[in-house]
Amino acid sequence: MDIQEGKEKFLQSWGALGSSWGINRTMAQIHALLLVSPEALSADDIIGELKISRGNANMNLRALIDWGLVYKELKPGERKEFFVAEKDMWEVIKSIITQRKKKELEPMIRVLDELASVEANDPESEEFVRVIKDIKVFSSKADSTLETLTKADSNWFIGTFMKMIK
Amino acid sequence: MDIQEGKEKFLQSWGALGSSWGINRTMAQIHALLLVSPEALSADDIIGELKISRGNANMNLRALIDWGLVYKELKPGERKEFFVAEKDMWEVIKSIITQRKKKELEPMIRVLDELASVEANDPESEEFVRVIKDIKVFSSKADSTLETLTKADSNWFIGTFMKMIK
DNA sequence: GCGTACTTTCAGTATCATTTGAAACTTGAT
DNA sequence: ATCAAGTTTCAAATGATACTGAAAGTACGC
Repeated sequence: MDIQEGKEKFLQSWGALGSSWGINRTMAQIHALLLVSPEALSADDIIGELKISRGNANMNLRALIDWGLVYKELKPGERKEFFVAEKDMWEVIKSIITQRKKKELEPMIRVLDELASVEANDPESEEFVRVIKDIKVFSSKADSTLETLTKADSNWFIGTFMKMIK
Repeated sequence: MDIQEGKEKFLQSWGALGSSWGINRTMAQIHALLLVSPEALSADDIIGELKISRGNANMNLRALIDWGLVYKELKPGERKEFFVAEKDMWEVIKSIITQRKKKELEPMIRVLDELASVEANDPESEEFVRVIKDIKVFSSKADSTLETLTKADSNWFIGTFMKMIK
């Protein structure tokens, strides 16, 4: 397979995967493009390769920077801004986990805490409280596990999981 | 807080969480409704509570059954079908992991395998191959970890993670 | 084998998310 | 202080996804 075809397939697939990960298609594709590029790219390079509008490129680049997946790079003597992707996969995964935890898990836990205060005085509310508590146990465990993960370094992670899966 | 208000908040939040988990709003809300209900519910009960159309209810119920999150229950003497949710949270999580792994991770790994065959003969393609291999290492590890998880029982899971997070 | 109570399907419609593109803004060199 | 290269914003257009409702399909009891 040649590099051109490979690159296209990769942009395509990474884009698709992104959509199911809270990262929209374009955002994921920009990230993919920067990931496989040995050089920093300018906004224009990205617009050209992905055939997207300037506004779209700009918004998604900013979002990627927010997420910590892309960095701005200023080349001396150049007025243009250039962009590079975070290439350490472990860092990429940590950033994504951090973002999603904040946007999804934490609000859920807050709601569950509130809901635990429903008084249980008939079959319906007893069931309700039981289910809520159950979910809360899991969510909290997930939360602390992820918290630990995102603070850990890659070797620790790999080591632990290797043991886990024997 | 009273049960009515609690229930509404829960349906609302579980629905929102679902959307970021590959489960659409309505599907997640039906699941939430069944989760907190001590009795099996009929399609009509669900339609009434969530104010959704018959078609919508039917399609999402079928999807939930596909995912293994809801079961049909036939009451003797009743013509109607009733539905109950899987209430064991660990089973719920396993079902979701299984589905998402199949829909997202596995196709990605197949693509990465193909892409590994790009020949590396210039800086661009060298970088490409390096990145692809890197992602593949992570994906495969994630895949086998999830595989192990979904085959494990809840105690094992909790034990391992408790150790992990010390 | 008919009627009825229920379930399923699907084309059209509504809703929501993403993208565009042009105008406004910023910045740094002269 | 002005100009031009570059960046950012945002209202409107487009595209994707989910929902409705009515019609078609099923199956159970008589």
